Amino acid sequence: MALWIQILPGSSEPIYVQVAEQISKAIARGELASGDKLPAVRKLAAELVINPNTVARAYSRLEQAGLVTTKTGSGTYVSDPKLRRHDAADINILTDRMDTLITRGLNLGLEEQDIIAMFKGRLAKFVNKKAERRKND
Amino acid sequence: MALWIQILPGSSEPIYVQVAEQISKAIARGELASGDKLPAVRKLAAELVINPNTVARAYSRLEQAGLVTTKTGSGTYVSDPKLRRHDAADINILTDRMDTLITRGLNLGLEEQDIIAMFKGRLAKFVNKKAERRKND
DNA sequence: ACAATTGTATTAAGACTTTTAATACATTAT
DNA sequence: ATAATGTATTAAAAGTCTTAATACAATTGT
Repeated sequence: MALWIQILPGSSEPIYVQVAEQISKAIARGELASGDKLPAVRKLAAELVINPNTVARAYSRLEQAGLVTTKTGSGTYVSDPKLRRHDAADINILTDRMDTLITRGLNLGLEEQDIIAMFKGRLAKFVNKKAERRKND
Repeated sequence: MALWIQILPGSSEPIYVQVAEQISKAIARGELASGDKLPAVRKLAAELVINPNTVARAYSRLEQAGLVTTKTGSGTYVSDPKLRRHDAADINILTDRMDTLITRGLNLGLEEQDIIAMFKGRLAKFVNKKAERRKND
């Protein structure tokens, strides 16, 4: 299992956000499962040729989101999905982001059905990857 | 028709993004239709108690997205939806954002059906508002 | 016990972005 | 003409992002 994380130099997204986001996606796709260990802060920093502080910030962000738990001296591990909680605030943020996304789609001239079809298509890829992974375990 | 735009002081989003985003949503919902005139740069700046440059930057962003056209000396107007084009790059950005959104939802512990239902619900509100507006015209 | 590895914290500096401010200019409307 | 429009420029203040160089605390492996 090599390293999938790739930082885009031209992106307006801060590096620590890019790293956290890509790890989040790996978790959502099931490529990283509960208990899996993330690369050590210094090791990942060396591979990506960025500062260890930047990786630490990404990990801190993941921990705040409840996706990983860290044990100083041991490492950073993907947390148990069953323990992940969401409250009303989380849902509000999610629906706000949905509205932003829908705004973009409609203003690009896309039709309601097209947008839904696209969304379902993307979502299916996540779930399929998870199913494949369960099969191979 | 008073002013709907509200800037959140605590937000990490730049003010010019907040302004552009809210106008985009108004257009997507049909609250602003083709030909409608946006508030003058200086006027909106005065109402929001921000710098005119910041509003100008928001308008510039909307023009770059093809949502408005500006005529110096006259004003800024919502452009014709039929003229709005999208290319492959636009779709790529949209699907990337969808993936980010889906990642959030799944990692909050939401089920596939819940996420789709939420998304459809939000989208329906946009389309319904447009339908209502057509009725009242 | 010891050494290596882990995450964390601090301080500093440079680069970049955001916002305000103060003008000035060009075009359009009245 | 006069007023109102969008645009452009220059400057400064405040904040964010990233790197750098350390140092500390806790765990792991021997």
